Amino acid sequence: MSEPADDLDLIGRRTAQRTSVVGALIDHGGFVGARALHDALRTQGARVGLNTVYRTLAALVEAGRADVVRDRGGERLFRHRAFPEHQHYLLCRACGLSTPVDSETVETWAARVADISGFAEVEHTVELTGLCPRCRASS
Amino acid sequence: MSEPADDLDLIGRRTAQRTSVVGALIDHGGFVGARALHDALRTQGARVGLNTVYRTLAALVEAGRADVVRDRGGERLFRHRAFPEHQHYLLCRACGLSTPVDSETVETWAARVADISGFAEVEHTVELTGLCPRCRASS
DNA sequence: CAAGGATCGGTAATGATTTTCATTATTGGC
DNA sequence: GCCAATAATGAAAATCATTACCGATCCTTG
Repeated sequence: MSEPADDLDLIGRRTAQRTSVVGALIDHGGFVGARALHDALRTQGARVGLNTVYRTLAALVEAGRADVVRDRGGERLFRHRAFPEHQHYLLCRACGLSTPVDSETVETWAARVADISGFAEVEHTVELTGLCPRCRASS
Repeated sequence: MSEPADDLDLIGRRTAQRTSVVGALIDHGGFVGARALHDALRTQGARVGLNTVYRTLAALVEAGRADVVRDRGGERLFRHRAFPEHQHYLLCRACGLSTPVDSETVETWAARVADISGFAEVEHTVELTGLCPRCRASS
């Protein structure tokens, strides 16, 4: 498991605000929106501006320490990435629960498509959403 | 090949505005944003409001006659879907050129992940982007 | 301790999308 | 063809997430 310190070293100066943002992201465990994370930080007493939350999350993504998805409303949701590998998730639309899924098949497929397409710098986004067992039961 | 008429019948009343929006989407051939489509319509003399463009595109997506992706800025891009099958595309980040790709592998993978996950109503989004041969050459 | 640069945060700006609501157009029944 | 019921339209205003500004603040290094 990685420590917040590892992430902080990657994104510039170590400040109280960034420390709490990274900590909150790790504590949350799953995908969260910037706004929600900011609310959580404020609730627990941290004095951090929304702007700083956005900047810190963007820096983490840039450094490869966080994954991003878009929810249906277009909002970006962030999740701390403990391991350096590119990873895909299955995300519950109701409660936000996320679980990593086996990604090898898609990775291979994407690489092959890139190869035969003639396109350069091919990137891919894969998002799986559904209703987790608990949410399915309670609906 | 499908006719605009087929699409119009799926989304409610047949109006001059919807006809021109669907026509413009088909003519465009690839992925377009609502704003760009609206501009194109205005340029060619059609009197259509921007929100009618949005509503028509949303209705097409709802009816399964259009695909949607998000570009890097979060804007939604729409493409007319001539055939009823779910389809994935490889999209050029520079010029917007889009080409359908073989999707069977991902479809199968997504179905299997859904099966073993315990999640219900699993949906997936797969987006491939890159630089097409022409744009790669001119950069 | 001072200077320089990174960082912060409140606020205003941006940009896409949606809502509101009064007006207009389409459709099914006569 | 005519008419009322109702869906559709559009201009402007409202949302919502995200970003840009910019003056104040905090580290860090010398």
